[in-house]
Amino acid sequence: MTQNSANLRVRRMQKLLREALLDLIEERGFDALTVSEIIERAMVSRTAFYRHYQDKYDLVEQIFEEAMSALLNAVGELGQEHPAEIWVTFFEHIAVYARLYRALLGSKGSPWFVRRMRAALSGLIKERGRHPHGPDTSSYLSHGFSNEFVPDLVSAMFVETITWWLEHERPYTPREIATKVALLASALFKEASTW
Amino acid sequence: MTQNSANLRVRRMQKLLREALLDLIEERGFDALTVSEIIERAMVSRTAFYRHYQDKYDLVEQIFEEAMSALLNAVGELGQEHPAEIWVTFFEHIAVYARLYRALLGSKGSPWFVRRMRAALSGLIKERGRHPHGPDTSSYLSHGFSNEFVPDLVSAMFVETITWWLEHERPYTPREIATKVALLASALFKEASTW
DNA sequence: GAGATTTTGTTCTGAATGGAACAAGGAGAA
DNA sequence: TTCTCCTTGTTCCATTCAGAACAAAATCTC
Repeated sequence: MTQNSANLRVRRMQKLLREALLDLIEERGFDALTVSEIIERAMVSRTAFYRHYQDKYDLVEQIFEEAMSALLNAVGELGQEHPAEIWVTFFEHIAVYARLYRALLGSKGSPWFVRRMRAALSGLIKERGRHPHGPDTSSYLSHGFSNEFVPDLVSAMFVETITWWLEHERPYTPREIATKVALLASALFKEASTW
Repeated sequence: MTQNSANLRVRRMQKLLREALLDLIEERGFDALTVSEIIERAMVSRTAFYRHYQDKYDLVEQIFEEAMSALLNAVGELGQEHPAEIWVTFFEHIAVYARLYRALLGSKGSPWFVRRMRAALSGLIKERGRHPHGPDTSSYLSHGFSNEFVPDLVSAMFVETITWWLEHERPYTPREIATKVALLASALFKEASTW
């Protein structure tokens, strides 16, 4: 990897592998996939695959990290004025990457990725919670996290919400679903803060 | 080109270029396209493109030749029992490659390819016409081609029919449209044979 | 129609890739 | 268990390719 992802070959391979991966997940489910299958569909050599990825999990990991990076950028550009807007931005992000998340979280997805997604969300919630002007949940989260399990619980709730939303053809707008789930999350944090 | 199209790189590039080409034709029309545009969309280097193709016409030519080759195989497997079946097979072929022909013959297509297609069809008709057990048209064609312009006229009619069929979402089955146009062609040849 | 901009088509070199072969590790069947 | 069969992950080398640069041709503007 000399000039990493500026390279046309690298970008092309990423694109081909991602498309092949999503196609195959939708067809046969993530867990059933083999590296051989993915590279055959993507028309990429085994040599090239292992030069860039450890295994199929690493492939997903890199795709996911790129998506999360885009999300964090979008959240960052939001400023810290309207904390509740974060979740709108978040669901807008989910909508943009709908195919990715639906494939990986849905019935053909993988428990592994569901956990991975929950972990990422927990991190986001905890970090935002510590922030002075964080989202709605900040007042509750800033109590010191005697019970770290509440953020984990909320993140699980978010993941379930995302999955439901995507599998039902997104019946609400990002703003609507964000508002709903943010209220539920607030209620949880409020309750927990009284402990 | 050591082992030509067995090569993964070559096959991949063909696929990428074809998809990019069809996308771009549908978006902007064939005539407006540049090689630079096609290779950028296909994520293929200029070097690689010119290693395999002369220009954008050559790219289409190679795609078309491959399609024609598949058609001739299908026609060949048909045997010479039922001459009229040839045109059914022909329209079935058109249906399989519908996106290709629609892009190239339709409003976003190119006069150049329309002529190319007519030429290919004329060749097919004339060749079949000479055949002892050719299609319906054989009896008229075997008169000796004092008027070669009739096959050219019929091939133009076929191309128009194909274009209409594809641009109207194929309202008839291949068999239906083949039957109709074969009858029209027969009428033309019959008339011409009386000259 | 003249000048500016884009596109073409070629060349070179370093770098990435494909193919093949391989041992090791599962997974499944007899 | 033992025997296949498939997949994994690595290695090697020859081949192809990407990138850059370029002159010439074509196209676009004014």
